Amino acid sequence: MALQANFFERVYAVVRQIPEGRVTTYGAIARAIGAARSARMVGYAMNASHDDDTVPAHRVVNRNGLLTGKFHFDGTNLMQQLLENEGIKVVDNKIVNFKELLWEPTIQAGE
DNA sequence: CGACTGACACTAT
DNA sequence: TATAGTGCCAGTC
Repeated sequence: MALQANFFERVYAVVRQIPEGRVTTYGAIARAIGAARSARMVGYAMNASHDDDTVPAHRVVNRNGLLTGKFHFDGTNLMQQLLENEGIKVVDNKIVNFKELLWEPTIQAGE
C-alpha cells in the first residue's frame, strides 16, 4: 500500500512542479526521476496519487497528449474540465497544442 | 521465488 | 499511416 512509495514520491515531486496551464508525459517524468524505462510505473504511481491530492495527475498525459487516465478520475470528463480550467484546450480527451503546452520536468538539485 | 498487472513507449509488420 | 506485439520496471498476489 504505497507506504514506502519512495519511487512514487519522486513521481509526485515532479508532477507537483508542473506549472499551471502546462502538461507533461509519463515518459518525460520517468526520465526526470531516472527511470526512463519506467513510464508505466509513472502511470502506476499516478493511480496511487489518488491518495495524495497534491498531485495534479490531470496534467500528466501519455506521449500522444491523450488523457489516458481520464477514465480513472472521479467520473467522466473531470480531468478534461480541470485541464480546461488551467487554460488547456481539450478535444476528444486529447490536448490541443499539446506540443506547445508540453512542459519538460526538471529535478531540482536542492530539493 | 514465480507470475500477473499496469493512467506507457518503442519497434516491427 | 495504422495496428500489433514486445520490453521495461516496480508492486502485488
